[in-house]
Amino acid sequence: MFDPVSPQVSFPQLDKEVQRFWDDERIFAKVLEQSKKKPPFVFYEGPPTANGMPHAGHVLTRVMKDVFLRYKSMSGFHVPRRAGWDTHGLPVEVEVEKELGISGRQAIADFGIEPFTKKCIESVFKYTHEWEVMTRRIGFWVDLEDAYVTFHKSYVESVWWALKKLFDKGLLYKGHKVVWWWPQGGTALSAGEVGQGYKQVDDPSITVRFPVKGMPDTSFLAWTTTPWTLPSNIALAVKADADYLTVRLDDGRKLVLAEARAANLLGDRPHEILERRKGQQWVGTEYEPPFRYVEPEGGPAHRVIAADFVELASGSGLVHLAPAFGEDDFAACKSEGLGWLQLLRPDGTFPPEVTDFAGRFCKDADRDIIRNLRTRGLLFKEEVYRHDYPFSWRRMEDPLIQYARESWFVRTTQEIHRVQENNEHVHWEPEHIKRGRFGQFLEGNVDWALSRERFWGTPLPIWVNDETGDVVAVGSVEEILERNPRAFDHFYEAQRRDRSLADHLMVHKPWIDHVTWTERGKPGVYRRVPEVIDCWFDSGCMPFAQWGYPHVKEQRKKFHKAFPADFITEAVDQTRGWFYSLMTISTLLFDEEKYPHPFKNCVVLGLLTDEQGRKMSKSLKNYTDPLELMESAGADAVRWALYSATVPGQNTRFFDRATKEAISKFLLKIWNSYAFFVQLANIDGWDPTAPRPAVGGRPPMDRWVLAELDHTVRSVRRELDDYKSHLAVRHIEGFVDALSNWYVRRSKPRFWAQGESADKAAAFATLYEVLVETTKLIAPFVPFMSEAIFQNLVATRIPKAPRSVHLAAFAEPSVERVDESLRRAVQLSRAVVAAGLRVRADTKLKVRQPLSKAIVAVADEMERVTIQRFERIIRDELNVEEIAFTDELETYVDYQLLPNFRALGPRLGKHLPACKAALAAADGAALYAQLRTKGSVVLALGGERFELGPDDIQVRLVAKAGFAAAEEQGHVVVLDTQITPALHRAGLAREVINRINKARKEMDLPIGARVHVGWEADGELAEAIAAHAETIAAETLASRFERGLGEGRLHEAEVSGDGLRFSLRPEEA
RNA sequence: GGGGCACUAGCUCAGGUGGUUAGAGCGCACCCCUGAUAAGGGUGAGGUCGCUAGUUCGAGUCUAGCGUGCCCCA
Repeated sequence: MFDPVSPQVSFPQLDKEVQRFWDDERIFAKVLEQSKKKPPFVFYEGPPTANGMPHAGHVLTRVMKDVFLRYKSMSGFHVPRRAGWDTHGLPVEVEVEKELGISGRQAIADFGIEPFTKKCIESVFKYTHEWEVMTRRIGFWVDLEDAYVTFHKSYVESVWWALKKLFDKGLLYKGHKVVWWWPQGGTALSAGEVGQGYKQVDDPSITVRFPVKGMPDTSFLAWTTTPWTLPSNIALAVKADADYLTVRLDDGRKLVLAEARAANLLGDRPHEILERRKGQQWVGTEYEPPFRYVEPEGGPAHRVIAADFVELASGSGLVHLAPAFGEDDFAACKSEGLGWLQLLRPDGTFPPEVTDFAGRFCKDADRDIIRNLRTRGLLFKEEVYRHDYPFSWRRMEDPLIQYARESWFVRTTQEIHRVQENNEHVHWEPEHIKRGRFGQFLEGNVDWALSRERFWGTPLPIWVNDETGDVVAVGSVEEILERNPRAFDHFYEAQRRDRSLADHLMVHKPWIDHVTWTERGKPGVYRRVPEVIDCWFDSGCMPFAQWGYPHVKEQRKKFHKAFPADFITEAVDQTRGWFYSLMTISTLLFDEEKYPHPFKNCVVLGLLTDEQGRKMSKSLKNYTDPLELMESAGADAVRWALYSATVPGQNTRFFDRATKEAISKFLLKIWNSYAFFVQLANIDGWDPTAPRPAVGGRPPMDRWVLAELDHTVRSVRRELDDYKSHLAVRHIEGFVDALSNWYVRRSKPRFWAQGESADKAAAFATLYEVLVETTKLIAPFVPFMSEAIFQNLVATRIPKAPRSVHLAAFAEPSVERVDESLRRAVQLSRAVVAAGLRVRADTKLKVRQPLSKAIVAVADEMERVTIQRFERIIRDELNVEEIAFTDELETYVDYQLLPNFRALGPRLGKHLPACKAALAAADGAALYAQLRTKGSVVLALGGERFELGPDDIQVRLVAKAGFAAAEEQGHVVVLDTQITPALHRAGLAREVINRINKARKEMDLPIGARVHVGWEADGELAEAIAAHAETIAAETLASRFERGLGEGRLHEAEVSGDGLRFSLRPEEA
C-alpha cells in the first residue's frame, strides 16, 4: 500500500516535510559521500556579501545554480558545493558608518580604527541568518558550514601571495592618474565598481566666455557640465581641422566658436560673421580663465591646444580642460607639457584659496559658481543636461568625480591579450557575452585601480623602506616572521587586552600597520603603505584563496582538483565584477594553465524585473518578497516559474501570476496524475515489487507514453548539458501535458476495470514507471515535490532503493522505449480527433449526440494503418460508432500538390516557383494517381524536364465544400451527419444522463453514491429512456431506475424540447 | 556619443543549422465532461513576426540602414 495522497495538496506544507526529511536523514551529506569516487564537477560559488538582505535576484541565481548542480550530481558526478562569504570592503564599511551615524574617513579615524574594524567584523555576518533561511527555503544545497570567508587569515595570505606574484612580475605599480573618486568615502573605485552605480541625473550645462588675450571684447566660448572644475582650468581644446567662426553679436561683443555649433548656440540671435579660421590657427592663443585663485605650477597654462577628442556634436567646439579632473584632460595637458592645478580637496570641498567657495562641496557649489559667472558677464548660456552619471555603488546619493590621485594599479593592459585569448575558450551562455559585453569590456581595458584609502579590506602587502625607498611585496605571514620574528607583538599585545580578537585580525588594519622590520647593515625601517585593496580582487582570488593556497599544504591538492571550475553562474552585473576579476587574476597568475581558466562554462543571467519590465526595487515595492511568495505557493512553484521564464542574458519579468501558473499548469498536473495512480493502485492492491509485463507486450497507449517519456528524457538531458534550462523546461511541460491530458485521461477506464487483466497490469506498470521516471527527471527543478512523490512510490516501497530521489540516478534514455512511429500515430490520431471536433462545432452537433461514422481521408496506406491503431479512442472522443476510410477520396476532398521545398530547392533552384505553379495547376488527383502507380512524374520546366519522385512532392487533402468536413495537417475528417431515429434516441439518452448527473451534483451527492431514480416523460423521449435504461442507470449509478416518480427530490428538465421529470434520492446505506 | 540585447496574437513568451499553413500559456467566445470534481478537457476568434532595402528559387530566421525600449559604458 502506498500512503494515501490527496489531490488537495499544500505545497508549502510539503516543503516543510521534505526539508525535515532531508535534515533528519542528512541527504545532502549523503549525496556527497555517495559520489566521492565519481569524477568531479567543479562549481564556484560567487560569494555574496552577507551584510545586506537577500533579494529576488539572489533567489534567481541560487535556483539556477542549484538546478545544474543537482542535475550533474544525479548524472554521476561528484559535485561539492562550497559556500563563501565576501566580507571586505566598502559595502561593509558603509553599513557600519550608517550604524554609527558617522561618515567619511576623518570621522572613522576619530572614532578609532580598532573599534571600527571590530564593528566591521560584527556587521559582516549581520544578515547571515536571513541568507541561510532563504537558501534553505528555496532548496539550494550548498555547504554553509564549511564556507570560505575572505577576511580569514589564510584567505588574506593567498591574496597576498597573488599580489606578490604580480609585483614580482612588474604588474603592480603606483601611479598618478585620474581615477573615479568617491569624495565622501575618501577613496578611488575600480571600473567594475563604477559600473555598479550609474543613475540618471540632471546636471548644469553651461557655456562660458574665456576672454582672448590681446583681442578686446573677444571671447572663446567653451562648454562644460562640471562648473566646479573651472577654477582649475588649464587649457581650452579645439579640433584642429574644424572651422571656427569669429562673430559679432548685436551688443558688439565678439565670440569664437565652432561653425558647426553656431546655429545651435546663437539660434536666431542677430550676429555678423567676421572671420573663419581652422582650429589649428587658434592653437597657442592665450586667454584669461574665468577664475584665477592660484597660478598653475610646473608649466604654462591658459592657452588653446588641439585635441582629437573634441566633438562637434554638442557644446561649442571648444572644450574646457582641467587635467586634475578628467582623464582626457590629463593626457592632453601632459603631452603638451602644460601646468597643473588641483583646486579641490580629496573630500570634495574647495580649499581656502578658492575664497569665494572655500569649504563648499564641489557639486553643491555649481549653482553659486554659475551665479558668479553671470554677474561678471562671463556666462553665455545655461541649460540642464540629463545624462547617466556614476554614483557610489554603496551609497547612491554620493556622486563620484574624476580626480587625479596617487594610487596602486595592476598593469592589466599589458597582459590583456592573454585574458582575451583565455576568454575565447570559455563557453558563455548566452554566446554573445563573449564577444559582446565581456569582450568589449576587455577591449577597452584600463589598468585596474587596486588600492583603496580605506580601513576594512585586505591590506596591500607592500612595505617601503622609509629611508632608501626600497619597495618589497610580501606573500605571507611567515615571510614577515622570517624578517622580524617579533613583528606581530603589537597584535598579540592587543589580543591579551581583548581576548575576543580573532587570530584572523593579525593581517588587518590597524594591527598590520604596526608590523615593521629592518635589514641588517642597511638604514631605514620597512613600513607598510596605508592602503587596502579593492574587495573585487578578493573575490577574484577565490579559486585558490578558498583553500589558502599555496600556504596551507594539506589543501594544495584540493585546489588542483577543483581548478578550473566547470560551471559558474551569476547575473549580468558581474561581467565587470566577478567574471572579470576571476579571469584576469587567473590569467595573470597561472601562466602554465591551459585555457580556459578559472571557469569553463558561464551562464549569465539577466535582471529580474516586474511585470512592466521595471527594475525591482525596494523603494518602488513593485514585487512580492520571494520568501512570502514561497510561503503561499511553495518553493517549487517559485523555482519552476523562474526556470520557465528565465532565458540567460535576458531580463526576466517575474510576478506572482507566473508562480500561480506554475502550480496549475505544471505541479498540479503531475500531482493529480500521481494522486490518481495512488488511489487506484491502493484500491487494486497493486504491488510495485511484483514482476511487470515486458514493455513490448503492452498496449500501444502504454508504449506510446513510454516513447514520449524517453523522447523527453533525451531532450532534457541534451538541453541541460548545454546549460539551456529554459528549453529543458519546455520539453518537460510538453510531456506532462501529454501524460495528464491524453494518457491518464484516456486510460482511466483501464484502471478501474474489475478483475485481473493483462491490460490493467500493463496500465499500472506503465503509469508507475512513468511517474517514477518523471520524478527523477524533474528532481533538479522541483526538488521538494519530486522527493515527496519518490518517497511514497519508491524509497519506502522498493527494497534497496535510494533513500532519496536526489541520491538516485537522473532519468536515463531507454532503447526499449523508443518508438517513433507510435509517437507519430498518436500525433495523427489527435489531429483526427481535433478535426472531427471542429466539424462538430461547425455543424453544431454536440459531442453528446452519437453519430454513425467518421470518414477519414488519408493520402496513403501507412497513415490508415497508423490511425487504426487508435481507432477505439478516436471513436470515443468523437462519439461515433464507426471510423471508416474512404476509397473514393475524390468525393470529399481535393488534392493539393506542393513541391517538397527542402528536397527540391537545391535541385531545381530557380525553377522552383514554376514547379510550384505547375503542380498547383495540374489535376491533383490524376497527377497523384500517376505518382502512386508509376512512382514518378515528369514536369517540363523552363525547357528542362525534371523527374519527381514521391519524396519530392507533398500531398495535402483539402475538404471540398458542402460536406461536414475539416482538415488538420493535411488530413480530412468527414462526419456522417445523418441522425437516424436510433441515433437520436441514443442522443436523448445521453442528455438524460447529463441531466441526472447534474442533479446529483446539485444535491452534493458523494461521487460514488448509489441512487434511486424514478422518471416521467412522453413520446420519443420516453421511448429513448426505455430503450437505454440500462446505460442510463449505469452512468448515473442508479441501483434502481424506474418509470414513474418515486421518493426523493423532484427534478424537472428539458431535453430537446420535451419535458423530463425525475425523482432522485440516495440509496440508504 | 560608443557597445550589447530586445522588438512575434490583447498580455507574457517559445520559435538549433533559411524551406512556403509562425506556436504555447493567460485572457476572450462557444462547447464538452461530471468516477482527478470548489477540478478537467476541447474548438474558435485573434499575427503585414518594429520599419525599409538587400542576399536567395525561398527570410520571423541571413546582411545593411532606420525606429523604439532596456542594459552597460563614455
